[in-house]
Amino acid sequence: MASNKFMMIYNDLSKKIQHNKYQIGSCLPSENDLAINYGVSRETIRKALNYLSQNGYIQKIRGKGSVVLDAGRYDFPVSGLVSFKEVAKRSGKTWSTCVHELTLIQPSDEIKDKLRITDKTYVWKIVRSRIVDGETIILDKDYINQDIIPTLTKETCEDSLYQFIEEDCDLMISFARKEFSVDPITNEDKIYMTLKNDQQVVVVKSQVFLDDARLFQYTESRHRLDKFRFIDFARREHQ
Amino acid sequence: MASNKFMMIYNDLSKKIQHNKYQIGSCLPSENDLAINYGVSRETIRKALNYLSQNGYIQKIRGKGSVVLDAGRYDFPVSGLVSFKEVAKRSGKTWSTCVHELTLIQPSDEIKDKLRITDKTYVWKIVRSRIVDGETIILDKDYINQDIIPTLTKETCEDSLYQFIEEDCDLMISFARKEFSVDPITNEDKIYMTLKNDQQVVVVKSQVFLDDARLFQYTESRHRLDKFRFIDFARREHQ
DNA sequence: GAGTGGTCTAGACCACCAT
DNA sequence: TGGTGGTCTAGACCACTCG
Repeated sequence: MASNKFMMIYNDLSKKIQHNKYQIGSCLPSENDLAINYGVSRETIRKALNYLSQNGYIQKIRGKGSVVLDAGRYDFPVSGLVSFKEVAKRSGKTWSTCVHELTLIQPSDEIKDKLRITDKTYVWKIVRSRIVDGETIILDKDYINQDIIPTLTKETCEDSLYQFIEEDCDLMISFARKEFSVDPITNEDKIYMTLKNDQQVVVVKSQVFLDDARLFQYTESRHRLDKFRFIDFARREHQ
Repeated sequence: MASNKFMMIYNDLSKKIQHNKYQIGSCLPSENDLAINYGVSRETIRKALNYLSQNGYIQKIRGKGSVVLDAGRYDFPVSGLVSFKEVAKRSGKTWSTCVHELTLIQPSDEIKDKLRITDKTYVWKIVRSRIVDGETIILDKDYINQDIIPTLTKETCEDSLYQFIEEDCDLMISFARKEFSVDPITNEDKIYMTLKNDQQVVVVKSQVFLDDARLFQYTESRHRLDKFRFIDFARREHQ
């Protein structure tokens, strides 16, 4: 799959950690040993280990070694940049997507601002609800730059937009800026979501970028309060 | 401050990006040019650039260059691992902390589990509310392993716990596992927080670790819905 | 074809931890 | 004192973009 040495080593070590081949709290073999075992230079091992460290698999301690953590196994990883389909498939629950709207619009000033377009670019507007175990707990409103994604179908929106973009359009989704807040419910929420007596929803606003730093998508993802969960691994910055 | 070359270069470049010395959307000088300008090897430049990339300052594009993003300037960075005092000082608002409880307890089974202690270790319990612009919008409940932090005073808890731990105890806070959810309010919330008609609060549960991978703190941070905000920069994992 | 970033190497020196 | 991770180097080759 991965053609890089350090990525293959990362994948190998992360799997071994997940499968408890290395005990939690114990140390990995030293960098020099790993370099010999994998037949690569120490710097290549270090790249793999740094990646493990960033993703919460290990903690490197100078003079001692790389301690295995148990933080690498998030059962519901909303952290990162993952499509609903990818999350849903892993969750083991029954889920589906209902497309309420798929139109090509002239965007409002707010959407223009969020998508950073000034001229007369058209924008795909998609409204979808996500049904998990019989309840509609998420309402997604997507706005997508039509210059970048020229065509879209209802079937694509029902399946996986990200899969379509990456596999069929041959584009690479790369990074996002996300903002979480809790906002009052709207009429749209009442219509499309299975709300209880809630007066608020968790709103995640994302600007999503491609490989080449082009902004192609702005999304408002509205989650029912009791179904929202987000797990994060954070490292402290010491300046 | 930083003694590493790559960290000094990272700090220099990030400041220049924040001060618009490099235009958003334009490219940084090439890695070879930067290596010559800073008088270091290219690999050292690449370490600094990778750090910039991780923190959302730039996007590297093969064959073209490193494009400057405008995602690096979060006005309210709850993302990461930052103490309340550090966030509050940057926000420019008036704020204070009120310590309601500081006791040494024998922990419940739940707290033992969260702090991963099995024997008869004592635990500091701290209950603090955070007042911002006259309203109590956050309630923090901290549990701290007394084996690691032997002494604590009310004054320390009112000022900055993290500053005390890092500067006076000479320990290094390193990483955390955080879990966000929205939970129903408790009696404690009603007593200590300035709630409106809210029936829920945002709860952030954190396990915080030191440099040497020791878990020293478990925290439940309860935020009023309308005052909670979290900004994240996420990169997509491609396997 | 010239320039860019991506990967990898072999070797060096350092700071830290254990014993 | 020997082993660990942390930093840095000089050089090599590759894949990609652009004119």
